[in-house]
Amino acid sequence: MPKTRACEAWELLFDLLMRQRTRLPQVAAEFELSEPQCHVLRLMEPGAGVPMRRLVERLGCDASNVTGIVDRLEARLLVERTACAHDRRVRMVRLTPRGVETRARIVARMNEPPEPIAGLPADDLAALCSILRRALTTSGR
Amino acid sequence: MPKTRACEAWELLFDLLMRQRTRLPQVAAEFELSEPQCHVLRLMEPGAGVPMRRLVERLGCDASNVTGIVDRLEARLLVERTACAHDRRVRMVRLTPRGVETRARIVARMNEPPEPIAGLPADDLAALCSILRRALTTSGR
DNA sequence: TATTGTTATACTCTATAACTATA
DNA sequence: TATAGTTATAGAGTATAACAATA
Repeated sequence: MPKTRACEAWELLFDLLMRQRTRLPQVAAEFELSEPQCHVLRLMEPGAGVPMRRLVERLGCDASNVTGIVDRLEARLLVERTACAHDRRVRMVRLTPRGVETRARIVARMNEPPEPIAGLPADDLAALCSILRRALTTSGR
Repeated sequence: MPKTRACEAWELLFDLLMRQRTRLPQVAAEFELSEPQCHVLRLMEPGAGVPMRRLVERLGCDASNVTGIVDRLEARLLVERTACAHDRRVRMVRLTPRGVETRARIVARMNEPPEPIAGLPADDLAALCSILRRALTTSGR
């Protein structure tokens, strides 16, 4: 029965997920940022500004929240709002030099594999990668 | 290099994790509960009461928060506070009949494997289970 | 003295609704 | 009229600090 096996796999993954669920807030705290603030920084590419609207979509929350989150990032001099040439309604958000540097450190910190993964033997890691790649590509979302 | 492989695996897992990160709040919302409220219900075994202190440890947040979370669950008649026979300082939290029923529905809902996992072939699932089991047992936490 | 749990306070995230300014 | 973003408001989570009751 593939159903049972899938449940079992999901249970294990869920366990792993729950053990790592404190990781994001933890990393954010190291930089004295909230989780959403951290997330916004990660979503922004250095150099290119993005309209508020895009951040709203990526964060999946109401637009009014993003105003506040960006306000606080701006107060910390990590991002700045600029005008958009084509449409005067939209405001572009861009990383400051300081924001670029902070973002790089955050991304590096997040990319460190946690202990349960780092401790696996090489052949397990190879198999895990190929399975996960299949899982992520074969499904619609 | 096992380091590189581990990073790659973590990157894929992180991707899967981020795609599922809306799942918990979503399920919670179906029951008109917040995420921590949902989490508390899942942590409680039907029948046996647990001291507030244990919930604090499991949630990993400050004790003062748990007071509020349990307050709101109690207002919804999902849990109730009772006295502890041995130590009059501690308050036990116990699921009400209604809480037991709600918790069962939440757990069932959470256990449904998400699409990327459900869609994997049987041999991938078997391999995934054994690798994850190794990952979760060999590491300290 | 130490521990359990609560209250008070302050900050952030969250959605809803009403608003401004553009298009 | 519709869209981008803001403000106002209210509810929930978070930590810190101070406190009562009990051990």
